[in-house]
Order: sequence, then structure tokens, then C-alpha cells
Amino acid sequence: MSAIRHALTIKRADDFAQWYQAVVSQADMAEESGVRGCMVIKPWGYGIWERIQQLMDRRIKAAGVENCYFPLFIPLSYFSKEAEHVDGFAKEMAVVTHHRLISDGKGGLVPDPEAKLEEPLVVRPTSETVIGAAMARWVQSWRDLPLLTNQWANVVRWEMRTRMFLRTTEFLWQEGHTAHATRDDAMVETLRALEMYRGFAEDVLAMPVIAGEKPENERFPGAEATYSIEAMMQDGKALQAGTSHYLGTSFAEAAGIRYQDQEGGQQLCHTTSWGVSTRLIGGVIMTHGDDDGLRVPPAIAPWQIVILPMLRDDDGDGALLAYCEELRDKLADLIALREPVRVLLDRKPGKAANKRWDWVRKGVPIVLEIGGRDRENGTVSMLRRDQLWAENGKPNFQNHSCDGFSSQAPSLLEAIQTGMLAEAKERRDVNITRGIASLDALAEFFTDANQFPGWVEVQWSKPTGAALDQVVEQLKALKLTIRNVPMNAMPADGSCLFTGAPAVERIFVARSY
RNA sequence: CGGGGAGUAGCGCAGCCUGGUAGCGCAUCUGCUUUGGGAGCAGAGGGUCGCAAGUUCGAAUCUUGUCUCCCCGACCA
Repeated sequence: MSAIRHALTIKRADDFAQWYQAVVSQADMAEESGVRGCMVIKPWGYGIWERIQQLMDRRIKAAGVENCYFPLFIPLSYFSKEAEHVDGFAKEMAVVTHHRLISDGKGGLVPDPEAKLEEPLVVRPTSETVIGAAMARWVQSWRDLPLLTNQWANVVRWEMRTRMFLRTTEFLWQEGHTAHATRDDAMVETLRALEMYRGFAEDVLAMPVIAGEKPENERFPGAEATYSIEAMMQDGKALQAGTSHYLGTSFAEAAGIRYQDQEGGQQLCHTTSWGVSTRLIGGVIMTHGDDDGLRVPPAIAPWQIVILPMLRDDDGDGALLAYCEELRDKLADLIALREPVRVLLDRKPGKAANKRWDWVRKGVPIVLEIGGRDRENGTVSMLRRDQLWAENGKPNFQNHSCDGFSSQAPSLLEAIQTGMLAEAKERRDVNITRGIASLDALAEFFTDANQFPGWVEVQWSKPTGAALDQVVEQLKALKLTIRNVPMNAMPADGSCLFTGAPAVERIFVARSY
């Protein structure tokens, strides 16, 4: 085993943070941009995002939600209409104050004082306010409801500490915004979006998640209820991978989103918002990556199968390439995971054995290396990314007849997809601990010696206000946070870990990103 | 935003303390030999040392400022 020469030099177990960065760069997903906290997303990383976008967009539209696009700039005054909302975001907003530059006389440029904006524009950190203003125009009658909109956009939050894909200053996301006649309708939509995210994470990203409600202290600024999906990373930390908010009527009140009901009265709308971002890619890395780099679930792999011809710069190359092209065309006609198979014939110069490791680091599900002998015998030499190493410590190549491989390719890709989910699910389940009943026992469990503690499910009495603040402080001392209250948990049957009062529900407690 | 570390060739680094106009490995290019599994030998190209001021005859090296990245903390939908 120790003879294995891994494709990365840093291992997960040695330094998870460094390993994460190595995957991002070695898989050629993204790089630094020179702009604080902002990244350049390279073709492989962006290709994964495009797959996520495409499949998520399909689900959004299937729910009757329509795409729109709203401005990047939001007048500052829009924010001041909702007090909690502005408090939540004030500290991290980029502000545009001028619209022209002039020479500073020293060869540089400075904002022209003459060109100061009357009202500063905020670069959107999220679009509730500007979309709310539009909704106020679009909704007049009960017949206009529900109003179901979504936008794919970039947003900016001036975070103090950034990490590629997980928390960048600018990030890409989708934000759904809906308006409804009643609280019940809005809650149904909030939970529909949550369930959409849960299903997407598991079926598409092969990333098991816990869907649940966030505690009061973790709510979106201005929301009445916030729900999240939480995924467990391989270091045992939790990643909030998507959120859905029931906003009540406070945003409707701030923006004036009202409708006339069937009795002729004016009513405030109940609104929701929900989003997932490029952070999902960080989740995929930390769920599926290994000591050889990324592993991309087939559903979101820009290329699912890469063919590497073993060219020798001689007369045989033409026939070999023709053989590979024929195979590529055949595979591209197949359907796997309900879409045409995405197969690349990599004709770039270089030895197949070298290019193989680039694709391993990128995490392509299947690599086919094909040489002259394969062409003569009608075979392919296959390497599965999820079964990379043979017991002898060498790459685990498997030989198939060309026809045999083609006929199996769709089911193979589907098996890799479900296998990755099963593996991640098992790892998550064995790293959830139950039965810890006191704060001391919790502290004991999360000692520094326990390198991969995972999550703990505890029971609590759901304190609010100052009592909740105290709980949050106690957890903070242990570097812990409440992740969420899982939707489908067993009913509580014990006492509160924090207060000793009878417990009312179960919550997950963990370290988090 | 506080504490610590770092920015020198595409990538990874040495040189800096004790100023004298730049070096190693990988990658790249050329040639030859190899080649069914991350090739070998020989040769070559490539850097205003993050940026800006200052000290100096002279700055990668010393001083100050600034930008960016990494780690820890605070913050964080």
C-alpha cells in the first residue's frame, strides 16, 4: 500500500486545509485573481458549475418558477427599508460612490469629486430588496399570486476571510424569490425549495445532506424562519450547502408588496427566498475528493469518459485515432443518467500515461487508454476513478472488449454515481454520534485529540432570547455551532443538554465552515 | 479587522542576516534513444526578484508604505 504514488503530494489526513487548496489548483478548477477574495474559475471548475446550473435550473422551472434578471446595483435606500436586513449585511457591502475617474496628476486615476453619486449604489449581497421593489409593481390582485421568480447571478459580500468556492467575495448563485397570498402557501414554497435542494444534493452531487430548520440565532437577516441543507465534509465539519427562507410579511411591508383580495381588501404578501451557490463545488470537493485529487460525480462531470490514445508518432497513429473516434461516436450516442454521454477524445500531444494523471486529478469518472494492441484486439483498457488502485499498488486497469464496454458504459456511470452517494452516506452516518446528554460530555467528545469528531445529535428545550444566547456562547467556547433541527428526526424523549428542562426536539451540533 | 507566515521563470523553492546587476528542481523547446503504462541522455529558451517611495556610487537583499495569498482568531447568509 505504501508503495502507491498518489497524484497529490498532500494527503487529507495530514493537512485538510492544504489538501483542499491542492485539489482546487491541481484539478485546474480555479486560481487566484489578484483581486481580494475573488477567484478566476477555470474551464473545469466552471464546467462543473454549468452542469449544476443546468440540472438545478431544470428543477426550478419544473416547479413553475420563471427566470428573470435584476440589476447588480441596488440603491442604498432600498436597504434601509428593512432594519434587520440592513443590519445583517451592512458590514459586508461594496458601495459605488462615483461614476467617473480623473487623473490625479501623478499618472494615476482617482474618483472625480465632481462625479459623486447623489445616492450610493450597493453591489448586491442578495436581491430581496430590489426584487421586492419589482414585485410591488407586478403584484396587484390575488390573481397575480403566487409570483415565482428566480435569477442566476453574481453577488458580493465583503467577507473578512475567504476560501476558494467556500466563501469568496464575489460568488455565483441562484436566488429564488416568491410572493404568496398566505403564510401557508409561502411555507409550502419554502419547504418545496428545501426539498428540491435536498434531492439535488443527493441525486446530482451524490452529497448526502440533513435538511432542517436553523435555530433563531442563525436566521437570515429579516427572515421569520430559515431552513438549510447541511453536508458533512471529510474532516467532519458541516457545510451549509443551501438555504430557504420564509420571510413573513416584513419584506412585503418594506417594499409595499400588496394585493387586493377577493373581498376587495388590501393584503400584504408573504414572501420567500432560497439559494444555492458555487459553494456547492466546495462541498463536492470535500465530500468526494481523495488523495489523488477530485472525484466528480458523473451527473456533473463536464466529461464523463475521456479517451486517451497511446500515440507513438508513427504510421500506426492514424488507424488508432480512427478506432478511438469510432468508439467516441458510439459512446456519445448512448444515454446515461437521462442525458447523452459526455465523452472526450483527448488528442492533445503528450504521452497517455502523463495525461492520465491530469484527468485523475480532475476526477473524470472513467479514463480509457487505448493503444495499438487494443485496436488489433477490439478492446479498451479502462480505469475507474472511484477504483483507482489495484491491490498491487498500481493503477487498476481493466480490459474489456470495445463492444462490451460500450454496452455497459451507461450502467457503469450510473453505478459510479450511486456508489459515490452510498460511500458518502455511510461516512456521514458513522460520524454522527448520539446519546451525549451533558455539556461536559460534549466538551469531552470535542477535545483536540478527537481529530474527526463529526456531528453530534443532542436534545434540547429550544430556548429563545437570552437563554438561547447563553447556549450559543457555551457552544462557541467549544468552537461548535447548532447546524439545524432535522426535519424527520425522532421525537425528543429526554432532557435538554443545556438547560436540563424536558427536551422538545433534536438538533445537530458540529464544527462548521 | 487582530496575531503569525509568505510573495524571486509557468509551478515549487534557495539567495536576503553580512547590499556588488539572479540560481536550483519540475515544466517548456530542440535533438537522439526509448515507449502498454507518471522515460533517459545532451543542449536551449524564459525573470525590470508583488507594487511604490526612500537610504546608497550601487538594492532581490536595508527602511517605510501599499496590494495580494496562506494559517489562527473575530465575523459570516
